[in-house]
Amino acid sequence: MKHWLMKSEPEAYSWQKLVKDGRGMWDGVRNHQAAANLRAMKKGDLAFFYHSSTGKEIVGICRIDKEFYTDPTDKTGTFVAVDVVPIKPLKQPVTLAQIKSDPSFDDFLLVRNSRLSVMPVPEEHWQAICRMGGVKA
DNA sequence: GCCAACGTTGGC
DNA sequence: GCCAACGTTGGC
Repeated sequence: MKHWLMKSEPEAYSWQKLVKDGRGMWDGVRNHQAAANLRAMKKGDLAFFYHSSTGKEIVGICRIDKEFYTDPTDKTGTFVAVDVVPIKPLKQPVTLAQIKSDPSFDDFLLVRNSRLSVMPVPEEHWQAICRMGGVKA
């Protein structure tokens, strides 16, 4: 099973909204690198839910519930969406500042490429962030 | 609110 | 095919 991180501005689509809805369509990705990651997701993979801009912290864990399909919001039919379901919040959100201050995350795409909205999370980083967030990996 | 990083577009 | 101009994202 692979691990991922997906960014959303809480004003646009928040963790709280996903929990309330019980399920969410991850659409609107318009970047090819991010889209390639969406295509690589398998049902059952887990992903961190990251609040960008006003949050700048990882707030929860969700599961990929439906593998990629054509993004209905993309008229050109180029980009794809996936469906996610919320699993659990982190007991303690893990902030970008925390991650940046730890040198073991220097190679993490969240730090390296701040503009990428969907990215893979290496196993060691997944474990470390779960530990920091107070949840079992 | 600013700006750096990055992607895309369009003129040549 | 290059590159300048422009738009967007997201951290600060």
